[in-house]
Amino acid sequence: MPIRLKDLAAELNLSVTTVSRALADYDDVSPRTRQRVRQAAEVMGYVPDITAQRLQGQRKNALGFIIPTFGPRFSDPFFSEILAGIGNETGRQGYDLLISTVAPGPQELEVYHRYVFGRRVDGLLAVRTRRQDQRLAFLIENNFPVVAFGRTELPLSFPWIDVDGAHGLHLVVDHLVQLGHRRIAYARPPEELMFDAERWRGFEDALAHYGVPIVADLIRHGDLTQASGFRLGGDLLDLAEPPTAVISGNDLMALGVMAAAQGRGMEVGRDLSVIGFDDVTSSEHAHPPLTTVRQPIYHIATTITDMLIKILKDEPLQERQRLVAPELVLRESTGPLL
Amino acid sequence: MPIRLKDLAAELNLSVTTVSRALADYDDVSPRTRQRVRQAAEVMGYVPDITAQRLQGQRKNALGFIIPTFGPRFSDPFFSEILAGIGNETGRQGYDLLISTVAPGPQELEVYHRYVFGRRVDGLLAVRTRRQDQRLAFLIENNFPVVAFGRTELPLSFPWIDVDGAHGLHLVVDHLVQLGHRRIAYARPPEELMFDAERWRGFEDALAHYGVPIVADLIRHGDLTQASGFRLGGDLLDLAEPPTAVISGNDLMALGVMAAAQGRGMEVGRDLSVIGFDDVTSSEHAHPPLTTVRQPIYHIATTITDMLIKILKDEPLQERQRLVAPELVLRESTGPLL
DNA sequence: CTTGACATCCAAAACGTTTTGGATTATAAT
DNA sequence: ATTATAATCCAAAACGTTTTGGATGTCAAG
Repeated sequence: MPIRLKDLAAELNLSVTTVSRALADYDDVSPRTRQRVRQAAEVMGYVPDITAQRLQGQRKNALGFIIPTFGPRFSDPFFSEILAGIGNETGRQGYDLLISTVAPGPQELEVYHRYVFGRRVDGLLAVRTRRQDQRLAFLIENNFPVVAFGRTELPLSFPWIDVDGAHGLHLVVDHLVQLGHRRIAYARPPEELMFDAERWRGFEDALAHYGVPIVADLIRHGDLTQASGFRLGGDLLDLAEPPTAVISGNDLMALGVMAAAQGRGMEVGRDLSVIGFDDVTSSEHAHPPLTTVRQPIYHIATTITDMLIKILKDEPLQERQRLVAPELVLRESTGPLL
Repeated sequence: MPIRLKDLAAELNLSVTTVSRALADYDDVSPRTRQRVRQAAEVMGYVPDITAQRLQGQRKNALGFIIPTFGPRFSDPFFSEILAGIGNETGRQGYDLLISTVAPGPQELEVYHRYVFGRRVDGLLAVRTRRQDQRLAFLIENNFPVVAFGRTELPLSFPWIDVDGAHGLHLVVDHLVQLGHRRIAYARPPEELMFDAERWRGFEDALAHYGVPIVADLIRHGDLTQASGFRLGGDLLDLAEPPTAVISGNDLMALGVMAAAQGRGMEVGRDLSVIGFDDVTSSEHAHPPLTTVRQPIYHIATTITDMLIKILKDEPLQERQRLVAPELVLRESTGPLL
C-alpha cells in the first residue's frame, strides 16, 4: 500500500492541509514544520498520487502524441528521432507523454476525439501534417492546444515549426544542375502530405530557373518506405531513358533507390546520383554515404514540445511560427555527370 | 466546458447514480431509462472524465513503456516495431500507453520509480533486458506487474517471451561453416544485454561443434548502431588477417559492416559474408539484401502487451514464459568462401 | 389484507489531492 | 490592558466518477 498524505499527517500529528502545503512550499507553514514534513515524506517514501492531483486541478501535466503508423511492420527513423525529442523534453519538464499509434484514416480522428474529450492530456503534438489536415481542423475547432511540425493548406491559425522544403529543393536542384544533371527524377512523398506541396513548388521553381524540363515520367509518388524507394528506383532505371539523378522524399526512399541501382550493377555517385532528405543517422554510414538535406528533426521535436508546454503555462512564445532553413549535406552518393 | 454526469442527470431529472449505472449497463435501471440516458449522452456528447474514473477505481487502464534511448539522435527500427506492436495492442484493448524515453543508467531507475509509486500505470513492459537488470529487480521487488521481451541472469521469476538466441547463432554458424567460412568475426551486442549472453553461448557451442577456433581478435562488442557496425567492420577488415565472414548483433550493425566493406572496394556476399539479426524492414531492400535471423518483433510486442493486460485482468495465461525459435532468412549478403 | 419478491431509483461515501476561508496563538504597537 | 498584525495551522469543500446500502413502489402469492 502506498503512503498517502493522510498517513503522513497522522504520523506527524498535523492536518492533511498542512502537510500538503508544506510539501508545496507555501509560506504559511513554519520552517520547522516544513522540515519535519519533508523528512517524514522522504523516509516514508511518499509519492503523490498523480491521478488525484489531476482530478483536483485542471492540469493533467501530460502531452499526447499520436503516431501515424503505416502497417504493422512500421519502422521509420524519422519517428524515432521525433519520439526521442518529444520524450526527452516532456520528461525534462516533468510532463507525461501519452502515445497512440494509429494508421491515418477515419479511425485516426476517433483517437483524437478520445484524447480531447476524454481529457487525457493538456495538449497534442502533430507531425507530418497534411494538405487537408482534418486532425488540425478538429483540434483547432475545439480549441485544443496543439503545436505542429509542419503546416497545412487549410486556413487555420496555429503554432508550428516547419522546414523550408521549397528552399531545400532549391539546394538540391542547384547541386545536381551544377554537377551537370538534366534528367532529374523525383521520388516524391505522398501527395497528401503538406511538405510534398512545398517541396514541389521549390522543385518546379528551381528547374524553371535553370531551364531544365520536367519530365512527367520521372516524377512519381512513393510512400516514404525503403521498399517504396526500391520499387520506384527500379521502375525509373528500367525506363528507356532513365534519369541520371534521383531526388528522394526522404532518406529511407533514397536508400531504397540506391539499392535498386546497385542491384542493377550501377555505382551510385558515378552512374547515378541519389539524394535524400532528412539526414537520418543511417545515411552517414550507408554505402556510399548519402548526400541529403538535413532537417534538425530532434531539435524541432524538442522545440515544439517546449512551445506547447509554454502555451499551456500561458507563457509567451518568442515565435508562434518558424520556418527553418535546411542544410545540404554533401556526401558521395552524388557526383558529376559522366 | 465538457458535459459531466451531473449535467446529464439534471437534464433527465435523474440522479447521477442512475445515469452512471445506465451507461454502465447495470440491470437495476429500466430499459426505458437506459434508452433515454443513452440518447441524451449521445446528443450532448458526453465523454467520461477518465481521471475521475481512475481515481475512483484502482484501475488506470494504462500501460507504461520506458524506452532506453541512447543519445539524442536515437534511431533504431527495432524500437519502432516494438512501439508499433505495443501501441496497436494497447489501443485495441482500450488501454492508454504512457511512454518515457531515458538513457540507461541511474536516472533510468528514477523514472521507473515515478511510474510505480506515482501510480500512473497498471503495469510496465520491458525490452532489451540486461544480465543484471535492475529495472526488473525493482519492479518485482515492488510487486509491480511487468512482462518482458527477454530474460535476465538475476534469480527472478516473471513472465516473458524471448527469442532463442543460442539457437539463432547455431543457425548462423551452420550456414557460414557450410559455406566454407572458418575465420568468423562476431560484432557482439553490448555485453550487459542478456541476449548477448545467450547468443554467445550458441556461438561458442556451434564453433566448438565444428572445431572452428574462436579468434579473440575477431570478437568485439558494438553498441547496435549502424555507426558502430561501420567502425567495427572497418577495424576487422583492416586486420592483418581479416575475417571472411562477420556476424552482427543486429541488422543495423550489419548494414554498417557492409558499408565499411564496400567502402574498401569489397563486394559483400562474395569477398565478405555479412549476417545480421532481427530482419528489420530495411534489410530486405539493402544492397545486397541482408542475410539475417528473423525475430518476430512486432508479434512479440503485441503478445507481451496482451499478456500484461491479461495479468492485470486476472485472466489466466496460456504460457507464462515462452522461448520462440528464430528463423534464418537467406539473402545475398552471404556466399561461399572463394 | 399482509407478506415477500422484484424492479427501479437514489443519497452518501469514497478515491487522494489542492484550495478556500477561516481559527488560533504569539508578538508588537498603542 | 487592549488592539492590530503576523505567523501558523486546519476543517471542509471541491474535482467527477463508481459503489454501497438502502428506499420506494408494484405486483403476485398467501
